[in-house]
Amino acid sequence: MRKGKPNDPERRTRILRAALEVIAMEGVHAASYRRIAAQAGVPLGSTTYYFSDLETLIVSAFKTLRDGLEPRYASPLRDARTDDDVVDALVAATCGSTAPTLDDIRIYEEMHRYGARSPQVAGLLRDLQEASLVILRRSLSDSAARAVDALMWGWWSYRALNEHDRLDTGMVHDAYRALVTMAATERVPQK
Amino acid sequence: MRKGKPNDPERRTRILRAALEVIAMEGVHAASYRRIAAQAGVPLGSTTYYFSDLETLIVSAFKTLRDGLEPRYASPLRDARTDDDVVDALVAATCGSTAPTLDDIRIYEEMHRYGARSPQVAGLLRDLQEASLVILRRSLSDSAARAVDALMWGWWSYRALNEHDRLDTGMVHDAYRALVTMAATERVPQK
DNA sequence: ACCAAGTATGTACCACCGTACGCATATTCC
DNA sequence: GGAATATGCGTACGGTGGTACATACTTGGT
Repeated sequence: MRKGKPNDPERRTRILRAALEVIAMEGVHAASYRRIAAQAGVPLGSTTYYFSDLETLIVSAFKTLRDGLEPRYASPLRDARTDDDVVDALVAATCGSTAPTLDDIRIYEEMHRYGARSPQVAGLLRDLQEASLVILRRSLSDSAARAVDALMWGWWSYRALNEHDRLDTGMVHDAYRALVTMAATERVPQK
Repeated sequence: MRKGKPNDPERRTRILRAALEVIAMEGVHAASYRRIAAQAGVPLGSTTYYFSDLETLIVSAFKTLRDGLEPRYASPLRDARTDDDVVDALVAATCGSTAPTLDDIRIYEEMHRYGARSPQVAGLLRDLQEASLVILRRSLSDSAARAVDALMWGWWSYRALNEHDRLDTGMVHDAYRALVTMAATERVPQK
């Protein structure tokens, strides 16, 4: 009873990618079946076929974002060995080479906002945050990890608001350094 | 030529308040003329009369939020005399007595998102941020002020995502303390 | 060749949206 | 009391939204 293979196996993922593009460019409020279909270059019926309602489409799109985003800025942090490494990795993740693009930040913000009304997306966000905290706690106390996480998000938000201003690297560095040092002093001195 | 006094002088502000309520509860995407009118208990025509298009209604609503929000958490900071006072005021503004409600944070987040596509609202947000920085710079270096601002926003955002978890006051205190201390050490020692 | 079932699409609802506009009402000036 | 003007309201129009669904197409088994 194996009948009917997909004619276009890529279609589903293409639709999801298109959804993220629309969300990044015009926000979730613009992410309609029709708009996404146009973006993906597929007919309307195709989107409703793969995703029976719009909520599941959008949630699925956010999931793919999470899966793609996580490893990118996680691994430099995982590899950090000294406090200096940690600070450098954090700076890079905030405004350096491993930092998210403005588009990514925008999608992330839309996700936050959507999460305020969608328990599913709220769960996704908490997963993402928890994953980040797990990594940070390898090098920092729980308190410091939480503070660092909040600060990074604050700066990403700043970048989204002031598109053209580049964050001053020294400033970012000093702030993370202060939080990491705090974590070090409250840390039980190892033998 | 002063003819026709408003029959209901409160109406305009009532509509603005209703708009903020809708935005807080259901998001800007739900803030339609009709929905706002229903919330305010006035007919549709009444909203279109006072605000010729929806954009100006929403921007006006955000403006009233700004005007109401600013003094609340600004004055404790202005009165802070020592670094300890500053830290205490920041903690209070983050999760204490002067902190915004969850509804306020939600509206603020919606504002951020809306600002991504509305230059007017983006301007409002920058004003708000600049006002905050001006106050913070009375006690802190520019770098520290920016870091503190970002961190506070990060924690507000955290509160919005994890509604029931209360932020640990000690943790928040320590983080601000670390940033303020950093500012103190980089500060030119006064005679 | 034929059938069954999964895949893919076009069309058609119905609800809601912003906005336009004509009409009713209240207020002030003369 | 009227005229003028600001206030307040209801309806209607064009457009777009999610979703339902009947229809076609493609494929694999027989």
